[in-house]
Order: sequence, then C-alpha cells, then structure tokens
Amino acid sequence: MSGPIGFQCQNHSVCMSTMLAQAQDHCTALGLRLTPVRRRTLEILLAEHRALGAYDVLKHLAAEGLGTQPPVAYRALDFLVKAGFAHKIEALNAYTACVHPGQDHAPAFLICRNCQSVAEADTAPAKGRLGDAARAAGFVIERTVVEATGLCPDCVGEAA
Amino acid sequence: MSGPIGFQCQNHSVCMSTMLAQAQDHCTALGLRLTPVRRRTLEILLAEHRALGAYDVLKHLAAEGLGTQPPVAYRALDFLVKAGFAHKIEALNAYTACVHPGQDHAPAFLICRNCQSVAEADTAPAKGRLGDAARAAGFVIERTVVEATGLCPDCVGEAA
DNA sequence: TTCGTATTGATATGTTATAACATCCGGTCT
DNA sequence: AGACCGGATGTTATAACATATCAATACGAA
Ligand SMILES: [Zn+2]
Ligand SMILES: [Zn+2]
Ligand SMILES: [Zn+2]
Ligand SMILES: [Zn+2]
Repeated sequence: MSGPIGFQCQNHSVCMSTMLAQAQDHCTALGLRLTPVRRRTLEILLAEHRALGAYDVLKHLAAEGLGTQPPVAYRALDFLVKAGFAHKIEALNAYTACVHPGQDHAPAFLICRNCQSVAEADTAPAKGRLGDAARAAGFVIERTVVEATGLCPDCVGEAA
Repeated sequence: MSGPIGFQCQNHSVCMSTMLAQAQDHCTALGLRLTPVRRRTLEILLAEHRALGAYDVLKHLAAEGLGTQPPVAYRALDFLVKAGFAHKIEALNAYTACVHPGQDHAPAFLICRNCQSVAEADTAPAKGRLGDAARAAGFVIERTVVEATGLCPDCVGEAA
C-alpha cells in the first residue's frame, strides 16, 4: 500500500486493534510503559480517523475518571507522539493516531476541511525540492511538517 | 534566485524597503488600505527574518501607541496574511513577512530551532509525491503547509 | 450630504499549552 | 525489611494564543 491511509479504511475495529497491538508490542520491546491513561488516550485517538484537540481527549478521559486536568492529556499525548504512536497536526493544534506506529517516518497529512477527517500519507519531503533548497542553503533538516488542507473524496462528491 | 530567501540576505535595509514598497504598490493597485497599524505591523515583521508571535507584535505596537489589545495585532496580521504580505508559521503559532509579497504562491519554510531564523523557499508541494498520493485518494488539495525544522547554516557551523 | 462599508476601539471570553511542586508507585541495592 | 531512585500522577496556577461582540468612527461612492 502506498496511498494515504485513512480514507479507505473499511473495517475500523480491525484497524484499531491492529494499531493498538503494534503499540503494545513496541512498548514491550523497548521497555516503555503503556499505562492505562496512555493506552486509553491512544484508543480515543484511534477511534476516529480525525484529529482531536488535547481538551477533547481530556473530556473523554475525565468522563472515565482518568484525570481532569490539562497536564493529564498533554502528558499522555506527548508520550504517544514521542513513542511514534501519534502525530500532532500543527495546522489544527490537534492530535491524531499514527497509522504505522513505532516506525520512524516523515508523515504528511491530508486534512478535510469539511468533515475533519485526516489521512496519513508517507512521503519523503526532504528528498524533493524542499530538500534541494535546504541543501543549497546549507540548512540541515531535522523534522518536517507537511499538511495539506482540502476536500476528501466523500466531501468532494457531496459538493458536486 | 531559486534557493530559500532569508539566510543569504546581506543588506537588510534594502530588503526591508523593497518589500514594503512592493506591498504599498500592491495595495494601491488593488484598492487595499495599508493603514498605519498594518504598515507598522509589516515593518515589524520585516525587521527580522524571524517569526514573531501576535503578542510580540502587539508589544511593539503598544510601545508606539498603536494599540494595546490582542485584536489590534490579530486584525493587522490577518490583513497581511490575506493580502499575501505575511505568512503564518503553523509549527510556531507565529507570523513572518513574505519575501515576494502579493504573488499567490505555495511557500515552504526552513526554521532554525537554535536562532529562530526563518527562510522562505518556493516549492510546489502539490506537484510532488504528496500530490500523487492526494490524487490517488481522490483528495483535492486547497492549501499546503510545509515547514522544515532544523539548523540554519550559521548554527550548523556553530555546533561543529 | 447621505449612505454603506471598512476600520478601529474596547471589553470580555474562549482555547491551547506549560510551569511548578507534591505525591505515589515499582524496582534495586544493602 | 528499609532506604533509595526514577518515572508516572495529582494538583494548582498561569502563560500563551486567538476570537466574539458591539459601539464608535473614518472614508469613499452615489
Ligand atoms: Zn505516522
Ligand atoms: Zn471530508
Ligand atoms: Zn511568501
Ligand atoms: Zn540558526
């Protein structure tokens, strides 16, 4: 599979449990601790192919008695991002589950402005013209943010 | 010139006044109003090849008696962004002057994490692999955010 | 001049994110 | 067991970023 993952997800419960299992395995392998709050936070993100704000996540956690204060959500999200199980969508100040957890990669996102769905594509931005420009300038790229906003297949259809 | 603009700026006062003049011309041509607050805000951004937060801008404006409340800065910044004279850097929640004002383009940014300098490169992200992925998925791109974080030429040298 | 619209002034509020410090809990060493 | 240490949580407070709303004013067009 090489296209963006997300829009074409059909059986989402499989999708979710696969990702969760991969995260669990990765934690076990590296000695990281997927604590209840962290695990639940990941589940909350995985439940939708959308980006959720930290305070949205916090509402879910609070409803389940897992914490009521902002640091609870931010700590869990930071852990997931550092561990490679989630990404921050800068254009939305929101977070979304990664679709190939644990692997070190340079994600790119397709964000629907109508239904808020988010798909993760795997590109190598530093290898294209941006990389050329950076090399020409002597700039060393460490991280890239690539986010495209527009209309997803469903919403393009609707508009017509 | 095709590389990223910003790191190689030598005579900055020329750089500044050129940009300002272009903005002024563009406003005149389109009937837009480059009011004192807007003009000063652009000058503040142009003064550095960095991104400034809205509240940083506001501090400058306040010191000059041009307004003390957040909406003053946000209105001016929104005007400059819409007019194509400035860009928002999503990864920093901050704003930077555009280096080719008025032209409709898809900018990409190189952001130094050490000295906070920002360079604007001109790429066509929707034409690369991201565009391919989007087309394959039926996603219609309307806007792209491309931001690379790393070390600028000066700071790479320093580190060594 | 009158009208309509863009801009500014002013107040309040909403949203996102982190600092700081106390406490708990699980493993290790003695 | 007891002391210790580091990571994880609990808790309070605040910093940083952004917008809603409505009144007042300036400005160009008719
Ligand atoms: Zn990912
Ligand atoms: Zn959609
Ligand atoms: Zn630009
Ligand atoms: Zn630098």
